Amino acid sequence: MSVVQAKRARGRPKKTESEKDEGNRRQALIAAAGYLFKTQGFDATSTREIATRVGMQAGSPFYHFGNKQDLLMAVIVEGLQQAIVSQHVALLLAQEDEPWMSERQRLGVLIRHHLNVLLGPNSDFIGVMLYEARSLTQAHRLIVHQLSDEYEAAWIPVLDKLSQQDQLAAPVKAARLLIFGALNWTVQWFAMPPSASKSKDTQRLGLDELADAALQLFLKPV
Amino acid sequence: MSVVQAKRARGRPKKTESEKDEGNRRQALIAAAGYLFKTQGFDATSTREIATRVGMQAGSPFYHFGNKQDLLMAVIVEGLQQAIVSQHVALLLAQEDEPWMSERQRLGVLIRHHLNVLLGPNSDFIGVMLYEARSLTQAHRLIVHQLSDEYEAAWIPVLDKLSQQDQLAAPVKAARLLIFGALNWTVQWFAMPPSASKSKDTQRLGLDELADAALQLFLKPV
DNA sequence: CCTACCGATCGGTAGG
DNA sequence: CCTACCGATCGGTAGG
Repeated sequence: MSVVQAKRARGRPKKTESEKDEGNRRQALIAAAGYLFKTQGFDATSTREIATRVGMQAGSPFYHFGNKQDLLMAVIVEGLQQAIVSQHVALLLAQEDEPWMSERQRLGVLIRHHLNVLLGPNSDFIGVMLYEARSLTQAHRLIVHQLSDEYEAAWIPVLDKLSQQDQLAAPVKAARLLIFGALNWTVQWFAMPPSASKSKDTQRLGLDELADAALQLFLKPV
Repeated sequence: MSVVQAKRARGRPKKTESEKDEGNRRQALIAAAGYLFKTQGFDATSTREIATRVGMQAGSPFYHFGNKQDLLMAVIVEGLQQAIVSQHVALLLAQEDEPWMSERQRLGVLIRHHLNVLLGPNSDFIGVMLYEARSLTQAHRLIVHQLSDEYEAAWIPVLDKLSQQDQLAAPVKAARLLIFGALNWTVQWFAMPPSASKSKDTQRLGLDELADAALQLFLKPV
């Protein structure tokens, strides 16, 4: 068995195979599933299609995942964990540049980062979580909910302080839900530039402008 | 055949049957499909389930609709047409109460009405259009897009004037998309009260408050 | 609109 | 991870 694997993985540095490889294949399945679930939806994507996309046979994904829903869960958890980590990093980096940040600036960072999570590279996983979480079992949905809360936790104190400073023109909770909605919905209309040639520039610009517009729209003028 | 139908439809006033009945059955299918597509998604709902819900046999929906996607299309078009009409009515009624409305008030009416379309009674159809339009053919999607434009058309002049009056703190186009997003996303979190007993009051209140919060959040303070 | 039916596809499994 | 396979379900149709 391990001979067969070594044959296929030509030229790869020989490590303690069975482990590293399994991780790679698993990750490949998650990536392929993420892309297909995002583009076609969970129900409209067959496990065969996912398998083909990573060069496997029809039944092989079930060696890595118990069933199709576990694969969906893996995609969503992967996306949420990435988002939580990168959100922390974004806040820390901004803090370095601007040691005494205003709450307004902090919200700006959160919004800009969130748009990147939703629309930037590697945004398939979160897209799946936003629009396909319905297909999860209730137990899985609960876990997803907890991770989402963890992500949103960074926003609460910022919005609370902005509200205390009278920069928010609506009740905090409603404001938070409406703001998240406005941002999450961008997935529906903010088309990414099709090719990857000069896309890096136009993309960045678009996201920056959009983040500014959102910040200005939601907060009272300074 | 018509004897059998007359048997089932006990007590219905005898009209030129075949026509009125066909319309009824067709509408029943659209209503059932709307509910199931909204609750379970398009792909997760079988035509058999829809048929059972209106007391038909497995193959019978295809007497009224060529295929499953045509049924989806009918649901969405139904929802959009209702929304367009009721939006006109809402604006006219508000105009009667308040002959010289401000643009701010007009936006308030649009927001309040839109929330009712999204969350009020009979909101299944629009929910389906918001989250299942992806499953349409491209030709159908084009028509849906035109109808959506027709619905949004009422918003454009209002937002334009608010922008001219400097009541909007962001570029008009971005503002419009963000506002629609914030409202459309409410479908994801605004849970309707479960029972229908005293729900009418709490529901109205909730929607009114939410509409106010949205209006205040998006516009500069007066 | 029902009866009876079909081909295709799908998630998942046994056994290596 | 492949081969070979299965039961179930599904959209859709013919024929009345």
